[in-house]
Formats: sequence, C-alpha cells, structure tokens
Amino acid sequence: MAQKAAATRFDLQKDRMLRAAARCFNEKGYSGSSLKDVANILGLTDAALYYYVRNKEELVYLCYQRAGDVGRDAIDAAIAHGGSGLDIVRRYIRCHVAAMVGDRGPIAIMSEIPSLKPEHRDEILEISRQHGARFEALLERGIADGSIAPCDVRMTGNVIMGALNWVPKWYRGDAAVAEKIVEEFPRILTAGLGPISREVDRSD
Amino acid sequence: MAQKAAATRFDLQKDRMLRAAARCFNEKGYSGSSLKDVANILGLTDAALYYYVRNKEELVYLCYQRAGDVGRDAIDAAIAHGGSGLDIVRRYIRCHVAAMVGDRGPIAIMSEIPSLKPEHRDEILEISRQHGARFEALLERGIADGSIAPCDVRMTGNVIMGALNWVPKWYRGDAAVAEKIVEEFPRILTAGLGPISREVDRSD
DNA sequence: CAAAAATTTTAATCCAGATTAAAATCAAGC
DNA sequence: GCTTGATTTTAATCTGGATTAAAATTTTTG
Repeated sequence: MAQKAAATRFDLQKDRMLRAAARCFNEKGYSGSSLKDVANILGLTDAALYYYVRNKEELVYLCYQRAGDVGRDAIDAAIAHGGSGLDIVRRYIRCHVAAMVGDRGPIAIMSEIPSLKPEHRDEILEISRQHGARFEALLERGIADGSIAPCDVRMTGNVIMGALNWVPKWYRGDAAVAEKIVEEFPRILTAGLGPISREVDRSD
Repeated sequence: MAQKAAATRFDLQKDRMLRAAARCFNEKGYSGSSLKDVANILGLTDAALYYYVRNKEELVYLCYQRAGDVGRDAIDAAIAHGGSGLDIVRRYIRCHVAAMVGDRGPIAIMSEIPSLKPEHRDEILEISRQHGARFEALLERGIADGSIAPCDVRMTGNVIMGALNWVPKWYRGDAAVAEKIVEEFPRILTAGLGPISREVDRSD
C-alpha cells in the first residue's frame, strides 16, 4: 500500500536489482558478492548497476531499508488485524516470515550495518531500534491484557527477533519449506516445547 | 577439557587474536574490519598477524572453527549432565549462551561462510550441519520420553539456533545483560509466552 | 652473557574488485 | 523513421587493504 503508484521501468529494475543483491549477499556473503555477481543475475554488466545506485555501499543500504520496510509492514498488518496482545504477536511473526519467504523476499540479512557510511548506518540502526521497541510494546500489551505471562520483554524480543532474522540465512527458496516456516514459527515461538503448553495453541 | 596441555605463548597469543578478530567482525562487520583493526586491539601491527595465520581467510576460518567448538562443548556438557530430553535441551541452551557471553566469548557470528575457500567452507558447513543434527536428536529424545510435545524438529531447531546465533550480533559485553541472557533464554525458548505454560518452568 | 629461536616491524608490492567516462544501443513519442 | 532521453556496455583507471620480504627486536636457552 506504500509503493503502488509510479511503477516505472526504472523502479521495477531497481527493485529487481535489490532482490538480486539480497540473494547474493545471503548466499555468498557480503565480501563474496561482487557487483559483477549481482549484475550477472540480472543479465547485466557490473557498470550498469551504477545507473541505479551511487555505489556498493548504497546498494547495501537500500537492501537494508527494504528489509526494514518488510518488518514494519508486518507489525502494521498484525496490529491492524487486532485481537489480544498474544494474537498480535503471533500474527506479526506469521506476517513477517511469510513476507520474507514469499513475494517480498529475498530479504537481506543485516550483517554489514557497521560498514555503512555514518548517515546510512544511523538511519538503519534507528529503524531497527524502532522495530524492536514496537515489538516490545506488543509484548507489554499482551502482558497488560493477560494473554502473555509477565516476562523480560527485552530478552523475549531478542529471542524472537533473532529467530526471525536468522531465517534468510538458511532459507533457500523451497516452497514446501516456506509453508512450514509460516505454519510453525508462530507456534514454536509462542507456545513453547513442553507437552503441557499445548492448549495455548489457539489461533486464527 | 580439550585444549589444556601446551599453553605456549604462541597458542595464547593466537587465541587472543581470534577473540579480537571475532569482536571486530561482530562489531564492525566483516568488510569493515581490516587486519589493522584486529591488530590494533592487540597492540600489534597488521603484518604481525601473518605470523599466526596464512591470510585473512584463515583468520575467519579459525574464528568459525572456534565458534563450532563452543557449540559442540555446550551440547556435550548438557548430555553429560543427563535428565529428560527437555532438561538436556534447556541445559544446552543455557550452556551455549553462557559460553558465548562468558569466558569463551566473543564468538564470531558466521556471516561469511560462503567466502571461505572450498575446503574450509565445506568443513565449517559440515560442523554446522552436524551440530544441527545433534540438536534435533535431542528434540527427538525429548519427544520419545514425553518431556517434549511432538513437533517439527527441523523448524524447532531452526528457531532455537537462530535465536542463539543472533546473540553475538547484539550482545556487547555488559555483564548484567549477560546474566539475564543466561537466565532468560532457556526459559523463553522452551516455555513459551502464554500464561498457561508457566508450570512447565521446572529446572535446576 | 652470547647465540639461537621466536616474534614483530618497516617498507614495499600487488591486486581484485569498485568506480568512472565516453561511446553504443534501445525505447518511445511525434 | 527520426530525435530525444533512458539504459547499458566498453574500456580504462583507481584504490584500499591484503600480502610479502627483509630487517629489527625481543625472548629463550645453554
């Protein structure tokens, strides 16, 4: 609902480029990905990328910005849908992984934030910080309405964000696996492992 | 119990170097970390590192090997201590995070495996694969003895490994935080969020 | 303490991969 | 089908950080 207008050729190609870059970075690592590698995926020459981006640093920056958008949209969607705090948390997890392994993917894992130039780095860090804060607020909300047991929201947030952020590291585009991720992640991350906690498993 | 013998000056310095490198990579990103940066932490010159390592690639490789050791030791320790499958899983999580934020840290996050040279890359991937398989076996064990509810062990493993692997990304050496991690991670990852699942929370 | 071995530095090279400029090709409107 | 602007390529250069060799220093040993 944010980027529907325009849809010019330039924008389309640029988006393809960002996805190709994300895939490269995830699969071959940052230092293992040359601009040539990214360009090859698109059937282009490395120099062509400079038409869309000032330099490699900006390419990374845009990938991370895109990753941030996906996270934000997932929280937005979950909140919009309503329900108890736990419901929203569960739905957020589902939305976020679904986007990552679905039509918004691939999403670049943010391994190289520190290599960004200061302004970009600060912006991305701020986006991350904000996303974390919003998620913790969801946990607080769940605690307030009784759907989530009192807990250390900072650590709980770290656990869940870690599990989510790691997905692009091992997911390689297998549709069957994608389905399982969307199905299982929300449950595993909210219901726990013990056999007693089974009854908590009530969702949409 | 593996590396107690020797303890020569060379080994000591080399270990210091690997920790410095891990810290650099985690804090500044791989491409943002020059050998000079690593050497500076040790009060050395970049060229001095070549006395301990053939090149930068090998430095990364050794960091990852070290990270693998820590994971293996954590599983070993948890199994040795015994108990139900769930007990072992919980203890493994505790041991692993405790090592990462404690005297075995800092541990390098494995972001650049694909940039390793083929033999090294294959070795590290095999170590990772094996660690994952061992952890999944623990889950199976818990399912078999009834301490863990039947679940998709592959996805559950991915969730838990993701949360653990992400720790070095945000943990920055604050002792108070370290304590919380050790305290909270095992519970959060096994007990779930719902208020009902509270009673599962029985541990050492 | 002297000699030998271990460790580090100084001072160059070296090089893959980023970057740039100019030329070539392509797409679209008129 | 011509012209203009958009996109891509070709063919260089440029560069930071990795790497190396030899010399200097420090540590160990007898």
